[in-house]
This record gives sequence, C-alpha cells and structure tokens, in this order.
Amino acid sequence: MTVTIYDVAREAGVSMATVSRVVNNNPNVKPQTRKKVFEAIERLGYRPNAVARGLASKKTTTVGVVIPDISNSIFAEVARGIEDIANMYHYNIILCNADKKKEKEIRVVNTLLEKQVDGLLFMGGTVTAEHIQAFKTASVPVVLCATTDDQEQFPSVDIDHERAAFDAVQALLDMGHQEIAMICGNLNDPSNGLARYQGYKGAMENAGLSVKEQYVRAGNYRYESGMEVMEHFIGLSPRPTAVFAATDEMAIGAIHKIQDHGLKVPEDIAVMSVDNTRMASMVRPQLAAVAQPMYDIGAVSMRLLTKLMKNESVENMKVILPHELVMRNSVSAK
Amino acid sequence: MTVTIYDVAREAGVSMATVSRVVNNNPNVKPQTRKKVFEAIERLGYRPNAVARGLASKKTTTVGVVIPDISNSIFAEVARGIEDIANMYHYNIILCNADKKKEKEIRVVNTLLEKQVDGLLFMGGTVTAEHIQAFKTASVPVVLCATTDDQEQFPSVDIDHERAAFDAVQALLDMGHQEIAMICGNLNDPSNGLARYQGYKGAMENAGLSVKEQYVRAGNYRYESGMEVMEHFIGLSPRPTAVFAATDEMAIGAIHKIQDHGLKVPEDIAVMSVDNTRMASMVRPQLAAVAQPMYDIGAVSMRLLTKLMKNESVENMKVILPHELVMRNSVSAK
DNA sequence: CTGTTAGCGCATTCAT
DNA sequence: ATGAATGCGCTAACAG
Repeated sequence: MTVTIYDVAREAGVSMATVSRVVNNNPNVKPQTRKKVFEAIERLGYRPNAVARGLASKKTTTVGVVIPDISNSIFAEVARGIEDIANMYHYNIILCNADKKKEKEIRVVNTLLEKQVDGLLFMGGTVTAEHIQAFKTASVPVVLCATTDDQEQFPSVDIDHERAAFDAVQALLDMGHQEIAMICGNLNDPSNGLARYQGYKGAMENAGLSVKEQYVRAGNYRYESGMEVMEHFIGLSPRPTAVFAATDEMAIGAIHKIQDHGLKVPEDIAVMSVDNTRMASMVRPQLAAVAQPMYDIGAVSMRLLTKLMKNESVENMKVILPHELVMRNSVSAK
Repeated sequence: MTVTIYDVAREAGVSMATVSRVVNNNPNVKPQTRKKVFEAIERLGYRPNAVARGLASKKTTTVGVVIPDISNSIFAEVARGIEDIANMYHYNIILCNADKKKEKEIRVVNTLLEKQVDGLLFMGGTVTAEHIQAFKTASVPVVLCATTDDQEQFPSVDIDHERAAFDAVQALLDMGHQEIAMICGNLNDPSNGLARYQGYKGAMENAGLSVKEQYVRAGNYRYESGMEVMEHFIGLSPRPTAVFAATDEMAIGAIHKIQDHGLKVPEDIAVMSVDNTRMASMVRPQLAAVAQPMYDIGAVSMRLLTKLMKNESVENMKVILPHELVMRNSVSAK
C-alpha cells in the first residue's frame, strides 16, 4: 500500500540507512548513489512519514500555539508573526483556541504535550499556579507570548502595557487635557486590563491630578461597550475633554457615540487608544493610538522559542518590545 | 527519563496491553485492574505519546488546514469555525498560511501529508491541475473550503459568490439606482474576483442596463484601494449614484473618500459590499452588505471532513451555504 | 561511503 | 479479562 523507506531501498539497490541519509541530506553519500536513490523515490512516489521519523528521532518539527481567539484580529496578527518565523525554521504549528479560560488552556497544553511538540508558545489570560504546574511537566521549552507570569519563571515576549498606557495619557496631558476619562478593560486581566489602568492612573497622579471614580468605567473590549461607556461619560459634568480607551474597538465606539450626540472629535472630546489595529486608520477622524507591534511579538517569541529548542544560549529571557505613539486626528490640543 | 506505557505496566503489575486498553477506554478491563492502572498512571505522571500512537494506529487525530492568511479577518473567522468543530471531534489542526501562492500551497500540502494528517482542509486561490495532482496523492480526504475547483472533483463548502453579488446589485437596482459602479477584485481570483464581477454584470444586464467600462475598476481588497478607485469614480460624469464593492474594506474606503469630497452617503452616493465583517457596523453610516457566513463555512467544512474521515456516507459533497442581505444606512432609495 | 542492528512507544492480533 | 508477540516507518549508533 504505502511505500516505505524499505521499498525505496530495494528499488535503488541500497540499504534503508542510505535512503535515510539521502532524505535527510546527510553529506556522507556518494553523488551517484544519491542520484539512484532520488530516482527510486521519484519512481515510487515515496513520501517520508514524519510520524515515524518523529518517533525515532524524538523531534516532530511541530510547535504548539495556545491562543485566546484566532478570530480576534489582534491575536490573528500575532499568529501570523508566529507562523512566518516557524515556517522559516521549518516548523509547523498546531493552533488551539482557549478563550483565556484556565481549564481549556491547561487541557490544550496537555494535548499539545502528548502530541510531542518540540516547543510551546502560550498566549492566554492570567498565568496561574496551575498553568505553571502544567508547563513544568513539559520537557520542552515554553515561551509566553503577549502574556506574563508574576513570578517571571518563563521566557516571555510582550510590550510594557502599563508604560504604553502611561505614554498615551501623558500625550493627552501634554496637549492640555486634564479631565481625562478611561474606558478600561477587565481589571482581572493583567495586561490589557489592570496594567493599562495603572498606566492611566500613574500618568494622572504624576501630573498631580486625581483619578475620579466616575471617569473610569470598564468595557468588554468591544465596539458596543465603547459606545455604552461613552454614553455614560457624556452625561457627566464636568464632561471629560478626552477619553483614553484600552482598545481600538472601544475607542471607535466612543468616537461614534460622541458624533451621535452632535459633538465633535477631537474638538469637543479627544479620543485615544492602545492597539493601533488596521481599523485605527479606517475611521473618521483617524484614531490616535499607542501601537502594539503584534506581528513582531509573534515573530520574536517564535524566534526565541527556536533558540530554546536548539539549546542555543539566550541572553534575554524577558523581552519587552517597544511601543510607539501614533498621533492622528482624533486628538488635538485643548 | 520519559515514562512509557511499559513503566506503567510494571508499576501496576499488568501487561502493557492492559494499560493500552485502559488508556483507550476499551471496556474489556475489569474495573479493579482499571483502577490499579489509573493509580499507576497518576503516580508516575504518565502521558501517552501521541506520535507513537499515531505510528501504531495510523491515525494522528490531526488535520491540516491551508489558509491564505490568518491575519485577514475573513479567514480568521473561518479558521475559528474550523477549530471549534475540530475540537469538538477531538482533532487538532496544523495551520499553514500560503498566501494564495500556488507553489507555497502545494508545498504545505505535501508537508501536511508527510505529517500524516487524517484529513486536509484547503482554502486558497485558484485550484489548478497541479493542486488536484497533489490532492490525489493524498490517501486522506480533502475538502475545499471557501474555494472551488472547476471540475468539481473535490468536496467543498462555499457560498454562491456570483449570486451574492447579483443580489446586492439587484437590491441597489430595486432602490432605483441605475448608474451603479463596481470596485471589483482581481478577475483572476475565481470567487472574490471574477464571480462577484459576473454577479454584478448579470444583475445589470438582467435589468436591461449595460455595464460601462469606466464604472468597473479593480482594487486589491484593501481600504486604500477602495479610496483610490472611488476617487476615480467621483471624477466621472455622469457620476455613479451607487457603488458596489467586492469587499467591506474597499467599501469603507469608498465611503470615506466620498465624505472627504464633501458628499454624503447614501444621499449622494450609496455604497454596498459583500462580506459583512464586524467592521461593517463600525462605520458611519453603517455599511449595507451581503453577509457571508464565514464561521459557518469553516464549521461546516470541518464537519464534512470528519464524516469523510470516518467513512460515513455523505449525501452532498458540494455544499453552498446561504448568504443574506443586510441592509444598513449606507444605502437608500434614489 | 555504506550496511546491520536496534529500538522509539504504542496498538493490535492472537492466544489463553 | 489479560498477556505475549509483532510491527508501524524511521533514525541512529556501530561496524566495516
């Protein structure tokens, strides 16, 4: 039925070891024999069985990727970065959505480990003790991607979310805004939620301003929730002159809600966010934002993983990628 | 080092066959022994090796997914549908971006086949003879996803792109528009490009209108290209009263370009598209579109693949999912 | 440069 | 209900 290395060996009149050498580009084969083997391979339509190879060599050239949700463009961008670099180093990726649910995350990690992946890229919510427990049973490297663990036990690649938020709010302050509200995320979410809120708070306090409770309201990262929170802010007095949103989508919701009230962005209320997805330049006015280099986070974390898998020495196990302020028309001086 | 089924057998005082039965939920095991084995597994921290299992059983519970670009939200949505259903049937997916490049597509298909996937989901550009050639060397089922082959040799799941475009343009016609321009895609791209153009053409001709050459212009599916093409249309006289775009992004670009010229959507020019991504409701005015059920295309194609992998009988190998007209404020009667 | 020999960890007959 | 034996297709020493 299926043609094996043994069939090729017989067809070419050599041993299976030689065929294996040819297939694996081992230089210790006479060009002539190599040619004979290639011809036999061609004639028989031989295709190496990566599973058998994996069992024998204990390497699968496959890495596991745990991601919250591939249909979220932020993560999809990261995934593309991961896959491009994986591809470059001849790895394939098994992708698992885990929706930031602890139980599901741990389950897929175990499945991936059963499948003998050569390494694991983890992108999730909070890294709990149970996660760490699961990672430790792995005999392969694990790197956290756009995710960090408090104890910093694992290599990771991310941006400094708190600093990113700080910089965004500082930009608003620099433009003369003082009444700055924030549409934040879930404060139990360490990076997108808590850290960004703390950056906001830090910038405000650093400027000698206090954070008004009514100026902070959580959304669920989605467009609609940005609208809802903005509705609340508009009713306040004094009304904020600027709004900082934890994600692009919520910021865009805020912009539209402001416009629906007959107010103008940025004249009446300035809006700024963190993310800088493609959508940021697809709204009117275009959205100012702190850019997260999502593709790079994926690419760099995969690159780091390849080094770890090859036991290469790695200088920095905790990579923080730079973020960047992208000013656009949704903000202006007060 | 690694604990194997053999270690568990020794620890539990049974044979490896029994351990295998327990792990695979074979009912022919006395509850007592089953318990003993589970305890040994627990004690040793045994984790079954899926690679070895795959070699022995010739099943990997892994399917290959070839996708154009996971960072494109359309495909990411499909991928999520695929993964959800795969997960439900206990399969994992190996994801490969191939950017609709023939050579890369064929290469990844071969890699996937080497990895002994139990099935293949192919999402790509044109399916050429070479693709078919590659698919035929597979001893596992292949299903085309949001892609079709002319000769209809392979099972597939898609929408009727031509009909979808026809319906959109018909809606515009029904509203009294006659000067309808189209921002089309690459006419070498069978589904998103050619089929949608043909739907437009069909609807126009069906209404007794001719397609004016200057009213049809190709973009590259992106926002910016929508703006560029719209710039051209605005300069025309007579100026079109409605524009049909082959994708949401191009449509949104068109809307903004129209607004940049001080014109109003839909009063001066109506805009409509095909896709209905999340962004369609995140623009002002909200974008009317023919909705493609991307998640379902992924889910249904994966479900079809599971049936094929289990040799279940399948009534319909050529699934066409229904599309739907979603009217929003970017269109109005002439 | 090439062949021989062992496993890799497991599922799966076939006995019992 | 359980065990012994075999082989899945390949890599990796080791010999020569």
